[in-house]
Amino acid sequence: MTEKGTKERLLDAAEQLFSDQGFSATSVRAITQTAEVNLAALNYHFGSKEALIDAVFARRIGPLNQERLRLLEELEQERPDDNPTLEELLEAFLTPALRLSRSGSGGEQFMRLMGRAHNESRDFFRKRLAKQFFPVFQRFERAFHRALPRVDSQDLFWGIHFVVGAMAHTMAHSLNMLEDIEAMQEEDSRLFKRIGKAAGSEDVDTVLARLIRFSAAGLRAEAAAVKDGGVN
Amino acid sequence: MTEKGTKERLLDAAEQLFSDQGFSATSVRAITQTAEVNLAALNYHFGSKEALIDAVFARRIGPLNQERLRLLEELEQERPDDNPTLEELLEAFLTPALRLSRSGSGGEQFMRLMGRAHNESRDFFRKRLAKQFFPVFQRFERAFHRALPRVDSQDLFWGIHFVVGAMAHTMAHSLNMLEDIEAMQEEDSRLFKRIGKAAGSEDVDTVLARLIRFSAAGLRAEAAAVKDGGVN
DNA sequence: GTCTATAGCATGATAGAC
DNA sequence: GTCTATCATGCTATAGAC
Repeated sequence: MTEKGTKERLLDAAEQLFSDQGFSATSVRAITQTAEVNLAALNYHFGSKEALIDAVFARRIGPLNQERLRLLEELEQERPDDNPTLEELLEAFLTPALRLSRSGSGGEQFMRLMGRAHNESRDFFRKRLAKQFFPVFQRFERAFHRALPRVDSQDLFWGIHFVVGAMAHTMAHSLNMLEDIEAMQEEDSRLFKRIGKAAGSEDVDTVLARLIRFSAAGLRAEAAAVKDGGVN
Repeated sequence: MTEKGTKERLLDAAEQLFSDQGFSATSVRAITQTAEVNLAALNYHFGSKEALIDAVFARRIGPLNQERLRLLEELEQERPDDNPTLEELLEAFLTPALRLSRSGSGGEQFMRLMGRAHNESRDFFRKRLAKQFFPVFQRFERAFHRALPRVDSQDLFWGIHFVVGAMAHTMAHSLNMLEDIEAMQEEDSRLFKRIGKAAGSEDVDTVLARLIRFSAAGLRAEAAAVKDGGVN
């Protein structure tokens, strides 16, 4: 591999700046300067800032979806006779997202960007992302249903919603958690800082194990509530 | 109550636009036009756009913190002899946030804004918000510790992290969930649309009950994992 | 306190030479 | 494909009349 091409340099720079500052706060000038390419190159290669935003997501979401589906299919083919466990399904769903931080250059940036994007309110982004994730989401939803056969569809819907929230929050913050804690200065929070520092230093797989355990218990509780007489 | 003053009109307009478009995408012109006040009024009353952003948060976060602490102290004073249950603590923590949607005009907007703010990556906002929430967070952390006496501090830290993520995601999306589902057009997702519609139509208290149940189970699972030999 | 007008600058996009 | 130069517009903030 020689040097990166202009297009890739632009995508990398945009990814980094978007995850630090957001989309509208990031100017095309800042992107081209960071990428060390000419201002006009952005419009030449992508047509517009908006199209560049799309390209930034497209580059990563495709592989993410594929990896999630690959892990799911692997589970289903390994033991065709019985269903994957809840924990196995959560692992297939959550691992590719949290491991984005390891997916080579810029992966960490994109993980943060992705975490924020999940909580994006603007119609424009929300609808675009929903469209990208929907098929995979639906596929997993059916698998979860088989792993929790007595769960009510509505309960499962909300349960997955909570899982995605916990995942997105973790993706958005797991990297800057440490620096935030370091920056604290309150006198009476030395214990808290010590705990937070230890928690923020855990590696991806440890946090992943925590998130899987937390989510599985939460989903089972939602599922169990039905049998006890429903949610109301 | 006669008509709202200029300052309040500006705060309301800013809250609405920020929650729809984000901070940098919202211009002071758009704010003053929506508020139907003069362009210069914003700088006269708040000094700058940035100071207005602070004011938007300050107006709501104070009461939110107070309400959380009030509910917590109520629990502790009602039965001074034994600790509140995990569910009671979660209720005290989560209710004021999710009920923002009912806190009069603009409350729904602010709830969305708040949900997004929790996942904000920009240093500027992240540090400001962390500072605002930290004392209350720490107070609840100690209370959770008493409700889960054998839990490891680090486990609890991550557990609360996941709870906050699920909460923020719910705050950011509970309002536009229905409209998103309506907008779907895939042919083969009629069942999904039906489920999503039913889930999205649930009222705040039903969702709150779900979130409390989910979170309590998740936290207990994190706590139990220690007794079984730790997380690694 | 409220308004108009505008300064001073950054923005996204493009035309046209090379 | 890459560059410079520039357009048209939008931005935050402020000066100064009322």
